[in-house]
Amino acid sequence: EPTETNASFMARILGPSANKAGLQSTDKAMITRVIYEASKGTPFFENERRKDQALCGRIERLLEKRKQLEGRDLTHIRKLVDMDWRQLEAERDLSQTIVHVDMDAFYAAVEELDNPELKTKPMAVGVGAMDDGRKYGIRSAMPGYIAKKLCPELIILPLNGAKYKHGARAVVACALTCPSTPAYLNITNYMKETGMTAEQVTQQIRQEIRMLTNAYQTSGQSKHQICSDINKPNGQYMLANDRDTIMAFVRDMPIRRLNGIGRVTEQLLNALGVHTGNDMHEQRVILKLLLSPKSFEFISRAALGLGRTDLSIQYDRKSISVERTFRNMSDVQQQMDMLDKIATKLAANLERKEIKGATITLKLKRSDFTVLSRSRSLAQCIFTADDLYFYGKQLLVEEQPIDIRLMGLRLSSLQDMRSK
DNA sequence: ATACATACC
DNA sequence: AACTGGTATGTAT
Repeated sequence: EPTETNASFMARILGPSANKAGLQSTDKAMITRVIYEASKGTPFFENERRKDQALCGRIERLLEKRKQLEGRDLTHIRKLVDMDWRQLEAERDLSQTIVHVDMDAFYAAVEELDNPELKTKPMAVGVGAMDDGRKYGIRSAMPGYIAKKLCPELIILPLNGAKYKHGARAVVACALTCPSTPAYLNITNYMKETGMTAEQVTQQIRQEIRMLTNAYQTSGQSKHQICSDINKPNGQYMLANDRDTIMAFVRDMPIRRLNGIGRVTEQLLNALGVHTGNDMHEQRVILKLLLSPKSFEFISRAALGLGRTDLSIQYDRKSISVERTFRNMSDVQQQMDMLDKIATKLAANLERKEIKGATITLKLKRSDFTVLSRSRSLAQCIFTADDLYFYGKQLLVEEQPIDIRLMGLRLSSLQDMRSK
């Protein structure tokens, strides 16, 4: 039986399955036990415990800092924040209509196109799981061997990147360059040109996607990119371009739903009594004092329901990398061979993308799951497998002896292959 | 600027 | 017996 008393640690190990709505409590208990028994005592498990302890320490220090502020007059801070927020409010842009397209279990849907028989069977692709599997307690990113314990008849298919890329191209040439990432489409001009409503445009997108791939998909409309996950699956949700509607929407929104708030930040904010958008509002003064400027700006924008409305800004790639996980490896020669493989793969990717870079980073994960990285900035850009191997080797030699389960090579400070 | 770690999707 | 590849941010030097 699970004997852990630390709630945040259990949440970390179990994921959201344990609290999944629609599951019987006996099922939940069973799922909890299976996952716990399968994880207990593994190096991964112990590393998660370390990470959780670090988080608990951070939370303690945060609460201590808050205690120091008790009884202080913070009126001036409040005025500062309110001024700040009035400024943000003034920049609110309600003129754009944006559709958020998210294809749930996209890989699985593509596989079902190839093999319709799979539709009636529990099936997962790679280590991820599709919706149907979730009633067994299987969740995204759960390792296959645990998923199999929860559902022995589960069919796990290997990932086929090229296939999904092709599927995504077929879906919407307009925006889905990466099949696993949701797409944001600014349809403001399209609506003007066609005279269609946002609902009609979205309906059209959904129909085209269904025709081309039969993929399961979810779509919401939002100026503010926080409507996803509502009405899943096959749902469509319209958030009106109206301040009151948006503020009401944000008010009760659990912070974890915000793109950018993950497990750790959720725990940190929860410890400060912040669970919803409204809590952000109420705790704004203390958050201003406890969080970094960047974090507070993020919170501010979220609390006011402000999202990106200019989707035309395009980003340049900042880095490119290759990493591989393997069985624990301590032999130096074996490690050098692995480095060679990875350098060759990275060089091939660099050639394809026609880029080179001046900063090389070696990433290692020890057999106890702790991660380290070592980097070096060079006077000149490199791109050949030989050079990547040469500088990677220098970094790797420095760490000997070391027992590792993952190695990665990353190149940053990138430049176009043609330049200089 | 650079190095390293962490969080997130 | 717990992935990969990318971005952003915080902190120290």
